[in-house]
Amino acid sequence: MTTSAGPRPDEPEPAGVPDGPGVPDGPDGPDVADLSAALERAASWLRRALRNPEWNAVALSTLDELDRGGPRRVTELAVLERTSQPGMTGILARLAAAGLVRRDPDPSDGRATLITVTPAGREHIAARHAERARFLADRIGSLPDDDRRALLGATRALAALAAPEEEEALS
Amino acid sequence: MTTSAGPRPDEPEPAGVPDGPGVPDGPDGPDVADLSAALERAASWLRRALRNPEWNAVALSTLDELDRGGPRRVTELAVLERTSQPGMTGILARLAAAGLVRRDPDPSDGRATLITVTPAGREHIAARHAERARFLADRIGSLPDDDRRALLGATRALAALAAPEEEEALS
DNA sequence: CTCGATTCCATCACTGCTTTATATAAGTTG
DNA sequence: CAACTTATATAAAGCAGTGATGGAATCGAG
Repeated sequence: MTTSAGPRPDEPEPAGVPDGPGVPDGPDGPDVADLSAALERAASWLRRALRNPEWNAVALSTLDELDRGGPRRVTELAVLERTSQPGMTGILARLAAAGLVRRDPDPSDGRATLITVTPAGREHIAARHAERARFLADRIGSLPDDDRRALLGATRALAALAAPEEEEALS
Repeated sequence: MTTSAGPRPDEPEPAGVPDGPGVPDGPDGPDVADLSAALERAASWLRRALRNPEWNAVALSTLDELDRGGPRRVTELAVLERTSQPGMTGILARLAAAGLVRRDPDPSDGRATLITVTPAGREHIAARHAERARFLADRIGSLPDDDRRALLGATRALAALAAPEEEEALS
């Protein structure tokens, strides 16, 4: 697909935006608002770059969560993923139909269902992570060394953003 | 909302995962695979924590792009957001109906429509960014100083992930 | 200048997913 | 034991995305 980008009306350069990725440095370096915008852009980039026609973000995140946290109930997963219970029921039905998760009765509560990731599910996750890592490695390869180092240095902190909130959602 | 988390079957602790956010350090610190996983989790967290019932991710990202890059055509935006043209037509119709964007004929091509963000759209964006920044500030406030510093230090690099790819999508 | 090819995007038909509402079974509590 | 709560499947409705299609505008070769 080619697109003919027509001439656009002149837009004045937004004040205070230097050349570069568009993150202005405040008096003491980037502040939280800058970080927030940057995270948002990075997340948006991830969403676009690695769109998966088969499984949407919630399904994949659910699979990841099961892989990481072990078997969970339908309602737990709905809470974790901030989606409705019937919606989660649907997602899990699809994942189960694809052989990526297993549905077992919960031995401690006759009403409940335990969802467990299958070996095929684990393989799917691993393959996806590997693909993503390759893609990111390639992308990072074209960044300056400083940026690469800063990203790698923030790895733990990025993961930490999500960690306690995942616990809160269960209480 | 309370959820009764039933007892789960014992899951063996995955080998090599220390206490903490779950990011193992390799021989030379986190590698790209770790970073990839951490980015994925952070993005997933952002999606869940700040879900917006009114505007989905593509709509908001489109609005941001218009704010940042100036007026664009429907097809350009569809390419940028990796979505179909009729889908983007729908998104823009909704955004226009809400007064957040304006649709004008492109003076240089009678077939084309130029989409411009409105003042109300800019306000909406600003409010959303402010909310996100507040939320992130609160979240970061409970992280160790090291993590906070690492995140702020990676601000520029996070934004840089998205930057050239946005340019490529237009060629 | 003409006309075929291409571009731009609205519209349509269809599909799939999410939500709220509801029903049924299992579990809890006084 | 009855009333209430919990767990989740199911149904109905709504919404948004996709591929296909078609009309209008533009481009470029002859």
